[in-house]
Amino acid sequence: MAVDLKTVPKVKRPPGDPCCEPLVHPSVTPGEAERLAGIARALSDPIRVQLVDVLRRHAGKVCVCELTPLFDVSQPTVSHHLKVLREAGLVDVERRGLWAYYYVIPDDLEELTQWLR
Amino acid sequence: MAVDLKTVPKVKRPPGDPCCEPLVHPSVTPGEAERLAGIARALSDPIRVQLVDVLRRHAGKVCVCELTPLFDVSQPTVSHHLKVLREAGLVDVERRGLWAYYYVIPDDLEELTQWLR
DNA sequence: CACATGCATTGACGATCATCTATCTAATGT
DNA sequence: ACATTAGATAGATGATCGTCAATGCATGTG
Repeated sequence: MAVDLKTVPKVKRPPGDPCCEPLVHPSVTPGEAERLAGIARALSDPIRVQLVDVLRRHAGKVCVCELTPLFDVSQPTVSHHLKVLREAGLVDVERRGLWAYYYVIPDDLEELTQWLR
Repeated sequence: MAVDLKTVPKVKRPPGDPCCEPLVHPSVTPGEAERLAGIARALSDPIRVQLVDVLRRHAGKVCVCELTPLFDVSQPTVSHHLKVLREAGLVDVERRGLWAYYYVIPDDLEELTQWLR
């Protein structure tokens, strides 16, 4: 990828002066960046990506007992990843007797998508 | 968010049998999940989110000397975050004399967006 | 040449993370 | 009542992460 750089001439300045004034600023606030980073962090593990993938495809209604055997990790580890997703607000759970059914809350994923555009 | 669960009846089975067969499978391969998780991990820090935000808004051409003063962390820390983004393939750098100009490589962000849709 | 500058690298530190085994809780079946 | 089950929790361990001060490395300037 070639990038045109010739529009940014640099000149020597007196020693001690900063190299240049920041001409650019983030358009996301620090708070928004924190939120987006939090959503991304929840998706920063391949197991969690696949969990969200499965849950999204099925619009909820997925029992944990169907999720656990999909991965080569122990049941507590899957439970841990589901907890991370839950605490990030990406999924929620509805319990029915012995079983727990997880489903995606699309809002946060939407927020990340909007920023990525 | 209410989720309709009554379409998933569960019945008692003989002890020793697994609770249920997995009816659902990820549509992303483990390899794809690893890639997506890697992209998300690169975005899992608010400073990196803001760095990408600035670089994207300016379609490249941003000198490190303009990026460093935007954040309340040291210059080596900003350099570290830029390296993380570089190693994840989200940005690249072009050096001009003493200065380094960073720009976004949109492909990976696009890949994440496509999965999120 | 000697010196200053922009940026990267190193090494250290504490914090967080992913994973496991073991255990716990609540619900169900016999 | 007792055993069985689904799932969550606790605690431990090793790996990774974010940050900084110190240093290194090119590339400029006088």
